Amino acid sequence: MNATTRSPQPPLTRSVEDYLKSVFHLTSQGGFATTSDIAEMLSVAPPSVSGMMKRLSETGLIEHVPYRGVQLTPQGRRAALQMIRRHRILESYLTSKLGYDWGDVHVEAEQLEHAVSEKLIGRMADALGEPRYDPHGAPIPTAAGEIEEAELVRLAETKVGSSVVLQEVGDENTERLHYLAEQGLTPGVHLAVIDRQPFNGPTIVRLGDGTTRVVGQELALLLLCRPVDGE
Amino acid sequence: MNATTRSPQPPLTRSVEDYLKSVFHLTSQGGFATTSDIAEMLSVAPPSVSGMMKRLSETGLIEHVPYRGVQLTPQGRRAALQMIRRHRILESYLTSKLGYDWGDVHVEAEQLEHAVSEKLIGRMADALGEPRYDPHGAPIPTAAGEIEEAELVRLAETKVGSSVVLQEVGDENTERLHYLAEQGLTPGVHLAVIDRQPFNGPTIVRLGDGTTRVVGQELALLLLCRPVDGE
DNA sequence: ACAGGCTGTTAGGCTAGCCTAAGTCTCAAA
DNA sequence: TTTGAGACTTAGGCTAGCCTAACAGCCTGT
Ligand SMILES: [Mn+2]
Ligand SMILES: [Mn+2]
Ligand SMILES: [Mn+2]
Ligand SMILES: [Mn+2]
Repeated sequence: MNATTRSPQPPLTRSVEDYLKSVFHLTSQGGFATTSDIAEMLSVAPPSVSGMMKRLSETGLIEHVPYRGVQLTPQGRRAALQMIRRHRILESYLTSKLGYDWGDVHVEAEQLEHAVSEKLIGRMADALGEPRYDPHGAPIPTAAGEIEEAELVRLAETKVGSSVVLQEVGDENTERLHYLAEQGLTPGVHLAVIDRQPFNGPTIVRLGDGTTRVVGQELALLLLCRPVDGE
Repeated sequence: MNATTRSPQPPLTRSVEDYLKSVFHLTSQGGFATTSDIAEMLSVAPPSVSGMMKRLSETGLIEHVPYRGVQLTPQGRRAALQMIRRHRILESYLTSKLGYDWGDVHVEAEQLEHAVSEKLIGRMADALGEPRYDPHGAPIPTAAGEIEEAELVRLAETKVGSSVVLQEVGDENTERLHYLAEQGLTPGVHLAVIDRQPFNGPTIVRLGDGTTRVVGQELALLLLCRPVDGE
């Protein structure tokens, strides 16, 4: 019986929950999450992160290699995925059932995710028909803690001439989401990549209705797409 | 420009919000809320209350008369009513829209009330048609901070032979609420008070369907009724 | 009028989480 | 191989919110 298996864990605090989510997101492509990346993502000073990492590794939620970074333990990953499920179910529910704009749900969910019970998340998921994606196209982990891992490519890195489906967009920036919605660049839309300007220039795409959009590189890096076969 | 009008208040913490609600409930019949009553209601030690009362009176949310008790200032009352509105709208929403049992909503709302935005409460209230009472019959303050103050009488103190309508029941105890629901003792039900046993004995009532219920004094003190005219 | 019991407050201490300032480590460039 | 910039940690300090132990005020019964 060591520390990681010692019986009933006290409930995680709001802060701890947010740290775990950050580490999950920062390590989703593999590797370590660094102190400064976590600090920036959570808007805290780096020493605050060092301190929290120390505590979290003592409770067995992360693995900390000093001066290298951190990774989630299986236990930490479970907790992170539960939070992400909560967040995305909440976003979906607010959008579908309470008329929220997809640009506004993130901020609200960021608070609510720490206050809702598993039961409530279950009821919401049920009312929605167990959605698989949130309003921004991000996959929703199952109650069992499984999450779909798709191989997506940024629009900025697609081959000119190829066809893709816009799958997922970042949900943190309200104005960006409003702009994307205006442009018709929402998850599920079919895009033909017709050109890309050199020197980190914009990508030009054609939508299903024949209209085109000029998507700057900064934005095009944040639009995750699924390539369409046979093109 | 004094302390109470000094510009943008920092948002209230979870603890502060719960203390304000307690003071509101404990002073709803007038008078002061005492340190020990607050301590018991919030399950904290009396010195914790003393400390918090000091801080809250410094920020102008309560008036503290040492060794006497506390009362809400207008500002504290506004904040308390806002929390009570949130709590009761949440209870109503969970019950009406997500299939929650009326015995379970209180615990969930107690957490959520600190995490929901005014906007979300507004959407929920809207989806419900601006309800005036929560599932336990308690009046819901308006967004403007008005609350209905009805003159209710405990069932235990009604006149034998009189007729009443059950208006409101306490929402804190899950088992009690389950029992009341089983007995058909829910807000809105019409009761004829047909007898009361002496020595703090039970009250016997007849429901609309002709069946009778024997309600022990402890319970009968918690059932708030509105007398029906002309009886 | 006052003693004792109860209630309330003060004193002092703890943890979680944050901060800034001051080291320490790493790694790449010279 | 050395060295310095930048990243990271350690040291020390702060607030909120809780606790227990000790002290103070209040009031009721005598
Ligand atoms: Mn959050
Ligand atoms: Mn999202
Ligand atoms: Mn609460
Ligand atoms: Mn209620």
